[in-house]
Amino acid sequence: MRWDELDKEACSVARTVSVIGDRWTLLVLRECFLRVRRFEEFQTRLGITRHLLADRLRKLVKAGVLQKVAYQDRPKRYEYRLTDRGLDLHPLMMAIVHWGDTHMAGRRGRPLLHRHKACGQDFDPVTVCSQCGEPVDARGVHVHPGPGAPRMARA
Amino acid sequence: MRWDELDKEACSVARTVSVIGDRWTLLVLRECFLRVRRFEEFQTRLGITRHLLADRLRKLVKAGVLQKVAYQDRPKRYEYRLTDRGLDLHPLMMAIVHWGDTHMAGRRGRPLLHRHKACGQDFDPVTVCSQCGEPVDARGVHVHPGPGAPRMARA
DNA sequence: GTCGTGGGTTCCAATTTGGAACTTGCTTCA
DNA sequence: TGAAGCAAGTTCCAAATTGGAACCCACGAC
Repeated sequence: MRWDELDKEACSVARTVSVIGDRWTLLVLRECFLRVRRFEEFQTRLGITRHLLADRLRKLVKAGVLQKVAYQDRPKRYEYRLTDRGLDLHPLMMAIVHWGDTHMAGRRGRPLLHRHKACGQDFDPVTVCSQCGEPVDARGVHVHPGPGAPRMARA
Repeated sequence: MRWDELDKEACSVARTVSVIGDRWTLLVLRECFLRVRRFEEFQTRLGITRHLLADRLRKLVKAGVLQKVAYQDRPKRYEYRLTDRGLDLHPLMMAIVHWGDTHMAGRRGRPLLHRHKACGQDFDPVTVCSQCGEPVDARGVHVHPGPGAPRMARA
């Protein structure tokens, strides 16, 4: 299986991974959520090679996660902003950060804190069930085939 | 920056990405959550080369996400199971699946459904604030440096 | 003793990365 | 008028990683 076949799999994990399943892409997205928008700034902050950065930004734009917005003419200059589709990756980012905070934090504690503007407090993300509102964990979930399952449903 | 420097960054995203920020690793984990445990079964289901599979499983074991458990002697055979640390990746997996379901589903709909055993209904994961219990989205969160921030706090 | 099975390892070619220099359009400063 | 700077890329090449396929080993079954 190659990158370009991945998004054709009948699996939402595979399809999401085809967009974000890459080290640099995830780090670029981290910066996007920290309000970084310009090529040079991504490059300096991440230490990624310009070549790869251009490639990853291009792919994210093609995937509809970022959009190029001109912020000046003569010479034309663009910046990259999260689209609504990109903003929807927020729970995924929070889940990544939270796992890192929980399992990989150094002895000095977590590098960043997240404050919920609505209640004013620093918080952790909690995943709950959309139906009953109770927290969900791995053992409390049963997976079964949906309408888009391949004929030989996996699992 | 190279793979082996990534886990030293003072950033929970970078540190998590150093463990799971790889296409095959995420697909291996998908299978783990679908109760796949054995080398051959991973290999057949994923179409990954045996070489890479061995490498990714080794790395996941080293990261404490999976553990090797002997399921027979003579000849010794092992299977790979999620540890508690691995099970904690469940919200992350759910977030990946949910984004794919929302933004990448084919016209036939989502491939898999998730049933919450506690309430018996198919559900979507919702990310809420651990303090007030209300849903959280990108625009409602303010990020600020925590105790583990580098001296020049990023953002 | 030959076949099958599970869990790997080895080898090599093809692809992807990393690093550094070069390009393009336009502005500013001397 | 010319030199220098800036943002956003692109080009080139060496080094690392992947994909594909074959090979290995311990055992058990036929």
